[in-house]
Amino acid sequence: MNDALRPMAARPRLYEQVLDRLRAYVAEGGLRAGDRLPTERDLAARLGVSRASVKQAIVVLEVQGLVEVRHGGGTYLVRDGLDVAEPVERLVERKKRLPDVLEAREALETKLAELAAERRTDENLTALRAALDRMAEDIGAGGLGIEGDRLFHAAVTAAAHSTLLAAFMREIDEPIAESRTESLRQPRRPGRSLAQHRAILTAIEAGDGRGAAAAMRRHVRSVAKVRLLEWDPDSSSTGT
Amino acid sequence: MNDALRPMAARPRLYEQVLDRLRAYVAEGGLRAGDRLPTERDLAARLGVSRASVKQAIVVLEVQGLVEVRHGGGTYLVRDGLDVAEPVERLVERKKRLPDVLEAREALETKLAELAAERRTDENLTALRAALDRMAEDIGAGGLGIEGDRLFHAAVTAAAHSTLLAAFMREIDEPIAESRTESLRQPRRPGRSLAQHRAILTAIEAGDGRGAAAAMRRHVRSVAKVRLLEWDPDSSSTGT
DNA sequence: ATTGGCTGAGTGGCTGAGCCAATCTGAGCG
DNA sequence: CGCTCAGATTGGCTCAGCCACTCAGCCAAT
Repeated sequence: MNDALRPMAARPRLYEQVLDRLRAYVAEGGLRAGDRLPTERDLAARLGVSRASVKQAIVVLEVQGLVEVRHGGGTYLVRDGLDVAEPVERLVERKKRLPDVLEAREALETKLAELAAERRTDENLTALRAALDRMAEDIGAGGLGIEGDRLFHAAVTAAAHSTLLAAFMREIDEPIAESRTESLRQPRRPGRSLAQHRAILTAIEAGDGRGAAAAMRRHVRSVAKVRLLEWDPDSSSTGT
Repeated sequence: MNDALRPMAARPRLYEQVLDRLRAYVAEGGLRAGDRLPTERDLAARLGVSRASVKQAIVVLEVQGLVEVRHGGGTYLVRDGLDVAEPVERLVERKKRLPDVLEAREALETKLAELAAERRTDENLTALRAALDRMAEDIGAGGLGIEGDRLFHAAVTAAAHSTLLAAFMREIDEPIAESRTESLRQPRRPGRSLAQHRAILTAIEAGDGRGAAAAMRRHVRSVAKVRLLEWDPDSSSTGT
């Protein structure tokens, strides 16, 4: 899909421009925690925009915890700058260049599988089996088993009962979903993937943490391999 | 500075109330990704506030990526709800109850060590050795080697050259630092920790990914064990 | 039947003036 | 010197209005 003709960058938003100016102003002026920003009226006048727009920008800084607004007292910096710690999300965006994501996935899911083997409840096992059944059924009908695959990994994550690891997984959820689709499109891949899932489930059922971890590692690595063979650094993904 | 009684709900902020109402509205109405919110004028009228306040709330939702505003077209949900995915940060806060953090640490650092063995540059090796020297020196002088320990793990993370995994590590940095201090206070612990670090470094120097991963896993697990023995679920940590 | 341009209603973007409420400042008083 | 209190400052919020963009529907040209 030749997407040569751009998504047409959308950012007229005035408050975003105000935000940029404010960040620049604070950076250049070397303002530090506790320093006071100019008043809203002053900013509005100097930037040549309405106070409402300045206010919108300040509200953004406020919810990001970068600034403290005191009614009648002024607006003060909470930290030294106005830059937000680069959100993992954006990193994920840039690093959709999959290799990084797959490394992270291996690190997280290997441990998740181990924990799942040690902590799974009966409901967890039911969910895992249901996911596999669904995948098998779909593949039997000529499908790729994508939804079952997704459900299985989600069930493993749930069975590990680790909110922190689960939170990390959520952060790379989207790129993983994409890689899943491409991977399962490979010839004979759905069947092999199903077999690997069965191995993981068997280890989890047996309460074999090491085995589950090893099985999951093999699975994730084979996905990565398949995916990387197809990887063309020039073509970005097609969809939304 | 006795600020014991200070919190006193500081939230007159109108736009925050609007935010709450919007979230409630979306939750109750079961609105889903792609659904459209009422118009700004409509919301302002129904909530009995000005359009400017509604706008401020919508700007917040926009920067949080929960909503897409189309000029002239309306405001649409990006996800199913309006609730911010619980920020990892807050999770870390609550989960300073360490076990979860240590699980995550094992998952991440094991992989980081493996990658470090495969990708380390000469500078990375220099940094790793310097960290170890510092730790040895400090311990030799009767210290705990805390700073050297920190530097070593930071150097491993750097040597892995994975921005995503590094970002995850940053998110659990603080609780790890705390656990490090407590761990190294155990009798004979600094010396053993140093030996474990040496084993990790040796594997990384040799380019032995599996070995480095294994050595790191042993190290992290021994830290976890030591830490958990000390764990008293009733006493929260002292500090900030 | 399809395509492309046009129009009008609806909706978000932004402004400017203005009032209210919290805070700060300083002059004046005890 | 310290306290008080009124006026100045500054943020909170509203109102009314105009502009820009979108979308649906209509119509002419193809």
